[in-house]
Amino acid sequence: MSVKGNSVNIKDSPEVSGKGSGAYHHGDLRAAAIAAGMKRIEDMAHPDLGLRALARELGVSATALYRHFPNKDALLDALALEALNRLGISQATAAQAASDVREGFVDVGVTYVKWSVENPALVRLIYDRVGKVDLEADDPSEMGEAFLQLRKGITALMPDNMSGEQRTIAALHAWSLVHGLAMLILDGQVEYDPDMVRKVVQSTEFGSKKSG
Amino acid sequence: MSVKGNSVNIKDSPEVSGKGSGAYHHGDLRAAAIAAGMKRIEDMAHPDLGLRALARELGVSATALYRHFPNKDALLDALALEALNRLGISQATAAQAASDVREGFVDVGVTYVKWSVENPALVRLIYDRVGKVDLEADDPSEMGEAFLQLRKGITALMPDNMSGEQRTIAALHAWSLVHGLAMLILDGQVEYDPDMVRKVVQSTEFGSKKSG
DNA sequence: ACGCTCATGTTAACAGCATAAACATTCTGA
DNA sequence: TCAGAATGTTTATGCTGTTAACATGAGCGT
Repeated sequence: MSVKGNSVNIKDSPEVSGKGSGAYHHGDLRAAAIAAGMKRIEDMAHPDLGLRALARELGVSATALYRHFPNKDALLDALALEALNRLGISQATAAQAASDVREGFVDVGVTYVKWSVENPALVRLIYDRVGKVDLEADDPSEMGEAFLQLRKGITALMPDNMSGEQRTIAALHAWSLVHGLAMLILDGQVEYDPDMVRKVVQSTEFGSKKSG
Repeated sequence: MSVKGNSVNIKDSPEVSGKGSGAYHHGDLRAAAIAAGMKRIEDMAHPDLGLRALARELGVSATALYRHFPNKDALLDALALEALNRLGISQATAAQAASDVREGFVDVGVTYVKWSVENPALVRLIYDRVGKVDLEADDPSEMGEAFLQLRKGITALMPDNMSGEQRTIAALHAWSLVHGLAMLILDGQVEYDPDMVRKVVQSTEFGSKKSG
């Protein structure tokens, strides 16, 4: 029921559901802050959001955001969740479009790298923030849940002629590979070349034809 | 008059580049700053160095460091270089200790992950800083040079029964794999299990027995 | 329609940060 | 010995996140 769960969300505010345009003072500052924050971070290399600058852009005083987020970290968490959802959508789309399992894995991997390259600061934000979340908690946060979903998606892509430990290793291998490749590109160590990315992802045992 | 001569520590710092390392007021503030900075960053998860805090620890005024580094970034660069050298030593040691080529690759990969886990903030610092360096420059910085060395070491580990593009792909695969695995562990997504790390590294084609 | 209350936004203030300018001290070379 | 370079300090500026006190206005009960 909260705003946090959905992709760029302007509903669920006290007034939008009931009436037309009238609202409190601003309208829906929380959603506006997330939208503006995303836009701001999207074209950065490293996520670096200033509360004052963001508030200025929203036409609101510097401290107004504290009515909607307890502190800066909480705002960044909300942004990371939004980013994570977008990444998840991108991954799911790639998975659905693929014809067979092997191709599916390669496509999803390539998509992961591509999305990371196109949204460098969002990827960094995600992993920055998710590091401070307990994924094994009984009551996982929304972000923790979204992330576990992503992990499950990766494991599901592993061929089923493997089993047990083999499967675990393969999934970890796949995730590490694409994540590392993405990070190296983001950090400027490797030039982004889509063909090369595909070849590298295909060079896994489970990504090559001989294992299908 | 509290200049205690050269009793001011700073042993083996491989840095101390530049000057005549005499003892002015402090002794050798540059080397001391690097040593203290390293110690400070070493037991952090994310590198987050404050000039004022560092200066306080060194018993020196907040702005004294500006006599030795033009700004904070320059100090961080010096620390990243130091970290990079340590990583290089760790890698070279692992490479030398291995018996054959295939084992060498696995050992070096495992060592990369191990070192990263043991020095999380230093790894982050390295990749943060190296991203802002032009590796293709005609006059590469010390850091750029150290990093290129690391890259060369990785490629050299690839089996020679490959050639051309195959070799490039394999090297990129290997580097991405260990880097990604290290990052996922650092970000708390994957639990650090040395055995599992070794198995994952071995699960590359060039790390498994059938390719040797 | 009145007034109470709470959600929301504003202003002022504090501590911390990186950094710059002006000043003081101390080392070094001619 | 003495000038100037090297080093460190003081003071000040403008940024940051954050808190506390105050102001406004929407919605609800009467």
